[in-house]
Amino acid sequence: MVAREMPLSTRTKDNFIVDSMGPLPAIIAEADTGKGRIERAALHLFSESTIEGVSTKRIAQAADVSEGLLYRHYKSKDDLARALMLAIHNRLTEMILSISAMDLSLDDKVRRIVVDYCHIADSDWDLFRYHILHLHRFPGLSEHPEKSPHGAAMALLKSAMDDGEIPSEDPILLASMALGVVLQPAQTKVLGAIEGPLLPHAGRLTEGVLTLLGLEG
Amino acid sequence: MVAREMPLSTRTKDNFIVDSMGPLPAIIAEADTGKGRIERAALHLFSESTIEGVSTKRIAQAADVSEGLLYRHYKSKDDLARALMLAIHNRLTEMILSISAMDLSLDDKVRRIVVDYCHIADSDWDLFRYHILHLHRFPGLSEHPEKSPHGAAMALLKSAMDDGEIPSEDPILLASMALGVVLQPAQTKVLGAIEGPLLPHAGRLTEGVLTLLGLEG
DNA sequence: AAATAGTAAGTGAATAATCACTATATATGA
DNA sequence: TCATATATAGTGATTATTCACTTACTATTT
Repeated sequence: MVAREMPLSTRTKDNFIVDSMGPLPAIIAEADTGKGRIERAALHLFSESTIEGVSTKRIAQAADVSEGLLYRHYKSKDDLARALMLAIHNRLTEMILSISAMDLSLDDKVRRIVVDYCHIADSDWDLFRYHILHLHRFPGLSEHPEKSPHGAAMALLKSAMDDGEIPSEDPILLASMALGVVLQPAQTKVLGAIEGPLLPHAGRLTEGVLTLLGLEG
Repeated sequence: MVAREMPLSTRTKDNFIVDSMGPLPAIIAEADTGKGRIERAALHLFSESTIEGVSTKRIAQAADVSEGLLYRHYKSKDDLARALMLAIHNRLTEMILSISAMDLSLDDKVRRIVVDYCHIADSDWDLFRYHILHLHRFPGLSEHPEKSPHGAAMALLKSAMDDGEIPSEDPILLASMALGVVLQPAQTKVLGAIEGPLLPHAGRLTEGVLTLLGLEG
């Protein structure tokens, strides 16, 4: 049940990944094409360093392809970095949006969102780490706040406030705090103080979020 | 009362900064020396981009000094980046440690720590943003976990568990969640979804942390 | 089936620009 | 006059990107 570094193989013939929220387009190409190898190598190197700190030469060497091939598939290094960020950014956003749309109580939605967050992180740690460490490099993605994990979480809490499920207050701040309960442990794992997958901690994290929202004793 | 971009002027003649936890060494030199201008410029550029993404030439131009001067005061660009990181890292750590050592109840300690966190962030946003965005670039700092904000927060909660003030559980995870309640709103401010200083939100953030710790409601 | 044409994937060398860093000179104040 | 602060003007190495070219597959036409 513990999902380790999973290849992008939970994948239908139409190149979709299946999560608990249903199939989502997988932007990252199949592992054994040149494109996929470049994306995997770039993701790994970017996530353990910096976009500017990784040269196209190193990416090509790690992917065992020529440097020029990168430019067959992407118009620039930054374009590659942006595509990778969009992949995980949209995936997390749509996960929250689709669970928000389900016919569930708020605390059941929170439970599923936290578990899926942990599951996505564990099943592709490089991709997830890349998101939490380098999202700020792409200010463009924050120009559409509704299409971000934070925006989706905020919308969920706002509608819960409108329905009287939780007290009304600043939904941006509340969503930030709630997300922080989950994301800071992920950060702590990045820094090495938490080891192993996040999923075993999903129960405690859920409890923390629910407590924060006033949905638990 | 709202502390905006404060110059490093809350400073004694011995180059100390005074916070609510007492004087702390200010690693950043006085603003109008070449060294101080370099540090300020580097901090600003690093915090809005990346260490590798900012050239020594740009730093020198922004600081309006020559490029070579950087190497009179620091042996490398990375050395400069590391010194800046150490400044804020140690400052936050010692803030938590010194409040932890006070003769206060746990919830009063939490209150002061949250307020000081916000105050430090507001009074030197570039420095604080640099810390939350780029700490992971310096894995060496996580090799002494006890001398980190996270380690200090963990120690505080652990001793509260030993004293029976809060229930016993994994202190690393609990400290991460509690820190997340404060740091994720700061991240949200980095991304532009929260505007203005953090201090006005300190009350709600404190409430969130206390709720999470089971000290309220 | 054979020939042709078109395209996508892939190479590795060349480019000009930029990089971090250094060697040396000049100025200034104690 | 000594030490410190600063500037000038470089160094070779590395950078992202482009280039002409090859290989391999896939249609289309004969």
